[in-house]
Amino acid sequence: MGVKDNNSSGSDPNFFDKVYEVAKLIPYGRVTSYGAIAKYLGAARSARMVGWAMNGSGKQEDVPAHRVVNRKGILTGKHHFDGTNLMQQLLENEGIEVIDNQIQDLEKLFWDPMKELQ
DNA sequence: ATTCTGACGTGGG
DNA sequence: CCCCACGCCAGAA
Repeated sequence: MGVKDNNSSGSDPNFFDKVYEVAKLIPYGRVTSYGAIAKYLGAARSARMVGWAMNGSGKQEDVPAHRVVNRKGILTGKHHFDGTNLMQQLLENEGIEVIDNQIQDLEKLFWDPMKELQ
């Protein structure tokens, strides 16, 4: 439909927007993983794209990117924050214990959008 | 166009 | 748990 289908050239803005929405829904003191968000969006194979989307989260102050970690619970993206340990401090400020860039009791703090948002 | 890297995930050993 | 390899998509050189 339409004179020109603008579906080529991926980078669907909707995908980024969705990532931000889900991230905003992450409760206080809880964390989730990129893959969980990606799967919830139907792009389980593009877990990396979720991280790339968070790259623009700097524009969205309502997006707690510090609550998003990899499946191991490691703060892989801490280097992208302003400070070196800003991400860790933000998490600790929420009552999350972080040791050596890794979240403790991850299974207890993990927040799965698939299960919580259903 | 090709190559490499990256805020990932899964599987095998 | 760790290490290694592959798949995945997007962007930079």
